[in-house]
Amino acid sequence: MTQQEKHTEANWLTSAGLRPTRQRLALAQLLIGDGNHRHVTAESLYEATRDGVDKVSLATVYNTLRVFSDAGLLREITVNGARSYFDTNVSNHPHFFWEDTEELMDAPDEDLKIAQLPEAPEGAEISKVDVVIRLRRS
Amino acid sequence: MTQQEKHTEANWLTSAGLRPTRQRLALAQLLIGDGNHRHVTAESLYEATRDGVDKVSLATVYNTLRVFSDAGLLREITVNGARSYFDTNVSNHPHFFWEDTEELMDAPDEDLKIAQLPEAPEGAEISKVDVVIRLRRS
DNA sequence: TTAAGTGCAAATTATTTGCAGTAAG
DNA sequence: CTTACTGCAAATAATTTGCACTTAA
Repeated sequence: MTQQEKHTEANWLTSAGLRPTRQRLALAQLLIGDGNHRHVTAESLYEATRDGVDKVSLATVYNTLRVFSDAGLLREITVNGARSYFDTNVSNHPHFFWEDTEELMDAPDEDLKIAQLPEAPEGAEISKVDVVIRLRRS
Repeated sequence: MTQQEKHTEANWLTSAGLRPTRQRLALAQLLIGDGNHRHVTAESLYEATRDGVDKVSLATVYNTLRVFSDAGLLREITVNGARSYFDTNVSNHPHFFWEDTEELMDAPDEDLKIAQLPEAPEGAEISKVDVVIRLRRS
Protein backbone atom coordinates (compact mmCIF):
# COMPACT_ATOMS: atom_id res chain seq x y z
CA MET A 1 0.00 0.00 0.00
CA THR A 2 1.51 3.33 -1.10
CA GLN A 3 1.27 6.63 0.74
CA GLN A 4 -1.16 7.78 -1.93
CA GLU A 5 -3.47 4.84 -1.27
CA LYS A 6 -3.35 5.29 2.47
CA HIS A 7 -4.34 8.85 1.85
CA THR A 8 -7.33 7.77 -0.24
CA GLU A 9 -8.62 5.45 2.45
CA ALA A 10 -8.07 7.96 5.23
CA ASN A 11 -9.99 10.49 3.16
CA TRP A 12 -12.81 8.06 2.56
CA LEU A 13 -13.18 7.82 6.33
CA THR A 14 -12.62 11.41 7.36
CA SER A 15 -14.86 12.79 4.63
CA ALA A 16 -17.65 10.81 6.28
CA GLY A 17 -16.70 12.14 9.71
CA LEU A 18 -15.08 8.92 10.90
CA ARG A 19 -11.79 8.56 12.73
CA PRO A 20 -9.19 6.75 10.66
CA THR A 21 -8.18 4.13 13.19
CA ARG A 22 -5.85 1.24 12.47
CA GLN A 23 -8.76 -1.22 12.16
CA ARG A 24 -10.89 1.03 9.98
CA LEU A 25 -7.98 1.72 7.66
CA ALA A 26 -7.33 -2.00 7.34
CA LEU A 27 -10.96 -2.65 6.45
CA ALA A 28 -11.08 0.35 4.12
CA GLN A 29 -8.04 -1.01 2.33
CA LEU A 30 -9.75 -4.35 1.79
CA LEU A 31 -12.92 -2.62 0.65
CA ILE A 32 -11.74 0.14 -1.67
CA GLY A 33 -7.99 -0.55 -1.81
CA ASP A 34 -7.82 -1.55 -5.46
CA GLY A 35 -10.44 0.87 -6.70
CA ASN A 36 -12.88 -1.87 -7.64
CA HIS A 37 -16.33 -2.24 -6.19
CA ARG A 38 -16.87 -5.12 -3.84
CA HIS A 39 -19.66 -7.08 -2.13
CA VAL A 40 -18.82 -8.42 1.30
CA THR A 41 -20.42 -10.05 4.27
CA ALA A 42 -19.12 -9.55 7.80
CA GLU A 43 -17.73 -13.06 7.70
CA SER A 44 -16.04 -12.70 4.30
CA LEU A 45 -14.43 -9.42 5.28
CA TYR A 46 -13.29 -10.89 8.57
CA GLU A 47 -11.74 -13.81 6.70
CA ALA A 48 -9.90 -11.33 4.49
CA THR A 49 -8.37 -9.58 7.48
CA ARG A 50 -7.06 -12.87 8.77
CA ASP A 51 -4.74 -13.08 5.75
CA GLY A 52 -3.33 -9.60 6.33
CA VAL A 53 -1.04 -8.05 8.88
CA ASP A 54 -3.70 -5.95 10.57
CA LYS A 55 -6.05 -8.23 12.48
CA VAL A 56 -9.51 -6.98 13.33
CA SER A 57 -11.94 -8.72 15.63
CA LEU A 58 -15.18 -10.10 14.23
CA ALA A 59 -17.25 -7.84 16.48
CA THR A 60 -15.39 -4.82 15.16
CA VAL A 61 -15.96 -5.95 11.58
CA TYR A 62 -19.70 -6.13 12.29
CA ASN A 63 -19.73 -2.80 14.09
CA THR A 64 -17.61 -1.13 11.44
CA LEU A 65 -19.77 -2.33 8.55
CA ARG A 66 -22.76 -0.87 10.35
CA VAL A 67 -20.94 2.42 11.02
CA PHE A 68 -19.77 2.64 7.38
CA SER A 69 -23.32 1.98 6.16
CA ASP A 70 -24.82 4.56 8.46
CA ALA A 71 -22.23 7.04 7.26
CA GLY A 72 -23.16 6.34 3.64
CA LEU A 73 -19.84 4.73 2.71
CA LEU A 74 -21.47 1.37 2.05
CA ARG A 75 -24.89 0.21 0.99
CA GLU A 76 -26.46 -2.71 2.76
CA ILE A 77 -28.14 -5.17 0.42
CA THR A 78 -30.67 -7.63 1.76
CA VAL A 79 -30.96 -10.67 -0.44
CA ASN A 80 -30.88 -13.49 1.99
CA GLY A 81 -32.77 -13.66 5.24
CA ALA A 82 -29.73 -14.93 7.03
CA ARG A 83 -26.74 -12.84 6.01
CA SER A 84 -26.27 -9.14 5.24
CA TYR A 85 -24.23 -8.02 2.26
CA PHE A 86 -22.49 -4.67 1.93
CA ASP A 87 -21.66 -3.02 -1.38
CA THR A 88 -18.96 -0.41 -1.86
CA ASN A 89 -21.03 0.97 -4.73
CA VAL A 90 -23.62 3.08 -2.93
CA SER A 91 -25.57 4.17 -6.01
CA ASN A 92 -28.89 2.63 -7.05
CA HIS A 93 -28.06 -0.31 -9.29
CA PRO A 94 -29.33 -3.85 -9.87
CA HIS A 95 -27.78 -7.04 -8.52
CA PHE A 96 -27.47 -10.63 -9.54
CA PHE A 97 -27.76 -13.12 -6.73
CA TRP A 98 -26.67 -16.71 -7.32
CA GLU A 99 -29.07 -18.81 -5.32
CA ASP A 100 -26.80 -21.84 -5.08
CA THR A 101 -23.56 -20.20 -3.97
CA GLU A 102 -25.24 -17.18 -2.32
CA GLU A 103 -22.89 -14.94 -4.24
CA LEU A 104 -23.93 -11.35 -4.89
CA MET A 105 -22.63 -9.36 -7.86
CA ASP A 106 -23.49 -6.24 -9.79
CA ALA A 107 -25.75 -6.56 -12.80
CA PRO A 108 -24.95 -4.21 -15.69
CA ASP A 109 -26.70 -1.00 -14.74
CA GLU A 110 -27.14 0.13 -18.33
CA ASP A 111 -29.19 -2.98 -19.08
CA LEU A 112 -31.88 -2.11 -16.58
CA LYS A 113 -34.40 0.36 -17.88
CA ILE A 114 -37.29 1.18 -15.64
CA ALA A 115 -39.83 3.09 -17.70
CA GLN A 116 -42.19 3.67 -14.82
CA LEU A 117 -41.95 3.18 -11.07
CA PRO A 118 -44.87 3.13 -8.62
CA GLU A 119 -44.89 6.40 -6.77
CA ALA A 120 -44.56 6.56 -3.03
CA PRO A 121 -47.87 6.62 -1.10
CA GLU A 122 -49.01 9.83 0.60
CA GLY A 123 -46.71 10.83 3.42
CA ALA A 124 -43.81 8.79 2.17
CA GLU A 125 -40.79 9.19 -0.04
CA ILE A 126 -38.67 6.59 -1.72
CA SER A 127 -35.52 5.94 0.22
CA LYS A 128 -34.10 3.42 -2.21
CA VAL A 129 -35.12 0.86 -4.77
CA ASP A 130 -33.58 -2.57 -4.61
CA VAL A 131 -33.65 -4.70 -7.73
CA VAL A 132 -32.33 -8.20 -7.19
CA ILE A 133 -32.27 -10.67 -10.06
CA ARG A 134 -32.06 -14.16 -8.61
CA LEU A 135 -30.19 -16.69 -10.70
CA ARG A 136 -30.49 -20.42 -10.90
CA ARG A 137 -27.67 -22.43 -12.50
CA SER A 138 -29.07 -23.99 -15.68
CA MET B 1 -65.75 -20.71 7.80
CA THR B 2 -68.19 -22.41 5.42
CA GLN B 3 -67.84 -25.88 3.91
CA GLN B 4 -67.02 -24.18 0.62
CA GLU B 5 -64.14 -22.30 2.18
CA LYS B 6 -62.77 -25.36 3.88
CA HIS B 7 -62.83 -27.03 0.53
CA THR B 8 -60.86 -24.19 -1.06
CA GLU B 9 -58.14 -24.41 1.55
CA ALA B 10 -57.92 -28.18 1.41
CA ASN B 11 -57.57 -27.90 -2.36
CA TRP B 12 -54.86 -25.30 -2.03
CA LEU B 13 -52.90 -27.83 -0.01
CA THR B 14 -53.64 -31.03 -1.88
CA SER B 15 -53.08 -29.45 -5.29
CA ALA B 16 -49.54 -28.77 -4.09
CA GLY B 17 -49.19 -32.35 -2.88
CA LEU B 18 -49.49 -31.49 0.81
CA ARG B 19 -51.58 -33.32 3.40
CA PRO B 20 -54.38 -31.15 4.74
CA THR B 21 -53.68 -31.51 8.44
CA ARG B 22 -55.52 -29.61 11.14
CA GLN B 23 -52.60 -27.19 11.60
CA ARG B 24 -52.06 -26.59 7.90
CA LEU B 25 -55.75 -25.94 7.36
CA ALA B 26 -55.77 -23.44 10.21
CA LEU B 27 -52.80 -21.61 8.71
CA ALA B 28 -54.26 -21.82 5.21
CA GLN B 29 -57.44 -20.26 6.50
CA LEU B 30 -55.51 -17.36 7.99
CA LEU B 31 -53.51 -16.97 4.80
CA ILE B 32 -56.07 -17.30 2.00
CA GLY B 33 -59.31 -17.55 3.98
CA ASP B 34 -60.80 -14.25 2.84
CA GLY B 35 -59.47 -14.34 -0.68
CA ASN B 36 -57.17 -11.37 -0.16
CA HIS B 37 -53.43 -11.47 -0.53
CA ARG B 38 -51.42 -11.22 2.61
CA HIS B 39 -47.85 -10.63 3.83
CA VAL B 40 -46.90 -12.45 6.99
CA THR B 41 -43.91 -13.25 9.13
CA ALA B 42 -43.68 -16.44 11.17
CA GLU B 43 -44.29 -14.40 14.29
CA SER B 44 -47.29 -12.49 12.91
CA LEU B 45 -48.93 -15.66 11.66
CA TYR B 46 -48.28 -17.39 14.96
CA GLU B 47 -49.89 -14.45 16.78
CA ALA B 48 -52.93 -14.79 14.53
CA THR B 49 -53.35 -18.45 15.45
CA ARG B 50 -53.34 -17.55 19.12
CA ASP B 51 -56.63 -15.71 18.63
CA GLY B 52 -58.29 -18.68 16.95
CA VAL B 53 -59.52 -22.05 18.11
CA ASP B 54 -56.88 -24.07 16.35
CA LYS B 55 -53.56 -23.53 18.08
CA VAL B 56 -50.36 -24.20 16.18
CA SER B 57 -46.89 -24.25 17.70
CA LEU B 58 -44.36 -21.65 16.63
CA ALA B 59 -41.99 -24.33 15.31
CA THR B 60 -44.77 -25.69 13.13
CA VAL B 61 -45.56 -22.21 11.83
CA TYR B 62 -41.92 -21.84 10.81
CA ASN B 63 -41.78 -25.31 9.27
CA THR B 64 -45.10 -24.88 7.51
CA LEU B 65 -44.17 -21.53 5.97
CA ARG B 66 -41.03 -23.17 4.60
CA VAL B 67 -43.01 -26.14 3.27
CA PHE B 68 -45.61 -23.87 1.66
CA SER B 69 -42.86 -21.81 0.03
CA ASP B 70 -41.06 -24.86 -1.28
CA ALA B 71 -44.36 -26.11 -2.68
CA GLY B 72 -44.90 -22.81 -4.47
CA LEU B 73 -47.92 -21.79 -2.40
CA LEU B 74 -46.13 -18.79 -0.95
CA ARG B 75 -43.31 -16.55 -2.06
CA GLU B 76 -40.62 -15.63 0.39
CA ILE B 77 -39.63 -11.98 0.26
CA THR B 78 -36.35 -10.86 1.73
CA VAL B 79 -36.39 -7.22 2.70
CA ASN B 80 -34.90 -7.21 6.12
CA GLY B 81 -31.82 -9.08 7.22
CA ALA B 82 -33.55 -10.21 10.35
CA ARG B 83 -37.04 -11.40 9.52
CA SER B 84 -38.49 -13.33 6.56
CA TYR B 85 -41.77 -12.30 4.96
CA PHE B 86 -44.09 -14.58 3.02
CA ASP B 87 -46.54 -13.39 0.40
CA THR B 88 -49.63 -15.30 -0.69
CA ASN B 89 -49.27 -13.64 -4.08
CA VAL B 90 -46.63 -15.78 -5.75
CA SER B 91 -46.41 -13.83 -9.01
CA ASN B 92 -43.59 -11.39 -9.79
CA HIS B 93 -44.69 -8.01 -8.47
CA PRO B 94 -43.10 -5.05 -6.71
CA HIS B 95 -43.29 -4.29 -3.00
CA PHE B 96 -43.28 -1.28 -0.77
CA PHE B 97 -41.36 -1.68 2.45
CA TRP B 98 -41.88 0.87 5.21
CA GLU B 99 -38.50 1.23 6.85
CA ASP B 100 -39.82 2.59 10.14
CA THR B 101 -42.55 0.05 10.89
CA GLU B 102 -40.97 -2.78 8.86
CA GLU B 103 -44.31 -3.30 7.13
CA LEU B 104 -44.35 -4.93 3.71
CA MET B 105 -47.13 -4.31 1.19
CA ASP B 106 -47.80 -4.74 -2.49
CA ALA B 107 -46.98 -1.87 -4.78
CA PRO B 108 -49.34 -1.42 -7.75
CA ASP B 109 -48.00 -3.84 -10.32
CA GLU B 110 -49.35 -1.86 -13.26
CA ASP B 111 -47.23 1.14 -12.22
CA LEU B 112 -43.97 -0.74 -12.63
CA LYS B 113 -42.78 -0.88 -16.20
CA ILE B 114 -39.44 -2.47 -16.81
CA ALA B 115 -38.43 -1.69 -20.38
CA GLN B 116 -35.26 -3.72 -20.24
CA LEU B 117 -33.81 -6.20 -17.77
CA PRO B 118 -30.19 -7.37 -17.66
CA GLU B 119 -30.04 -10.87 -19.07
CA ALA B 120 -28.82 -13.79 -17.05
CA PRO B 121 -25.11 -14.57 -17.44
CA GLU B 122 -24.04 -17.68 -19.37
CA GLY B 123 -25.11 -20.86 -17.65
CA ALA B 124 -27.80 -19.20 -15.60
CA GLU B 125 -31.46 -18.44 -15.82
CA ILE B 126 -33.52 -15.93 -13.91
CA SER B 127 -35.40 -17.55 -11.09
CA LYS B 128 -37.17 -14.42 -9.97
CA VAL B 129 -36.80 -10.67 -9.87
CA ASP B 130 -37.41 -8.88 -6.60
CA VAL B 131 -38.22 -5.19 -6.71
CA VAL B 132 -38.47 -3.59 -3.30
CA ILE B 133 -39.22 0.11 -3.00
CA ARG B 134 -38.12 1.25 0.43
CA LEU B 135 -40.15 4.05 1.95
CA ARG B 136 -39.22 6.66 4.47
CA ARG B 137 -42.01 8.57 6.27
CA SER B 138 -41.79 12.21 5.14
C1' DT C 1 -50.29 -49.79 9.46
C1' DT C 2 -46.90 -46.57 8.23
C1' DA C 3 -44.85 -42.62 6.48
C1' DA C 4 -45.63 -37.87 7.08
C1' DG C 5 -46.61 -34.20 10.29
C1' DT C 6 -46.31 -31.97 14.91
C1' DG C 7 -44.51 -29.94 19.26
C1' DC C 8 -41.34 -29.23 22.51
C1' DA C 9 -36.79 -28.00 24.01
C1' DA C 10 -32.25 -27.63 22.68
C1' DA C 11 -29.10 -26.22 19.01
C1' DT C 12 -27.55 -23.11 15.46
C1' DT C 13 -26.45 -18.85 13.01
C1' DA C 14 -25.99 -14.09 12.37
C1' DT C 15 -25.62 -10.16 14.80
C1' DT C 16 -25.52 -6.90 18.81
C1' DT C 17 -24.14 -5.28 23.33
C1' DG C 18 -21.86 -4.37 27.98
C1' DC C 19 -17.88 -3.08 29.63
C1' DA C 20 -12.95 -2.65 30.61
C1' DG C 21 -9.03 -1.30 28.20
C1' DT C 22 -6.76 1.54 24.15
C1' DA C 23 -5.94 5.14 21.15
C1' DA C 24 -7.09 9.39 18.34
C1' DG C 25 -7.66 14.45 18.42
C1' DC D 1 -6.92 14.48 28.70
C1' DT D 2 -11.34 13.05 27.05
C1' DT D 3 -14.26 10.86 24.12
C1' DA D 4 -14.56 7.62 20.55
C1' DC D 5 -13.09 2.99 19.25
C1' DT D 6 -11.92 -1.87 20.02
C1' DG D 7 -12.19 -6.60 21.57
C1' DC D 8 -13.78 -10.05 24.15
C1' DA D 9 -17.41 -12.76 26.01
C1' DA D 10 -22.07 -12.95 26.95
C1' DA D 11 -26.69 -11.77 25.25
C1' DT D 12 -30.21 -11.68 21.78
C1' DA D 13 -33.22 -12.81 17.85
C1' DA D 14 -34.80 -15.52 14.19
C1' DT D 15 -34.92 -19.88 12.66
C1' DT D 16 -33.87 -24.92 12.47
C1' DT D 17 -33.46 -29.50 14.26
C1' DG D 18 -33.62 -34.03 17.01
C1' DC D 19 -36.69 -36.92 18.62
C1' DA D 20 -40.81 -39.03 20.74
C1' DC D 21 -45.61 -38.72 19.86
C1' DT D 22 -49.73 -38.24 16.77
C1' DT D 23 -52.45 -38.50 12.70
C1' DA D 24 -53.81 -38.75 7.76
C1' DA D 25 -54.09 -42.04 4.07
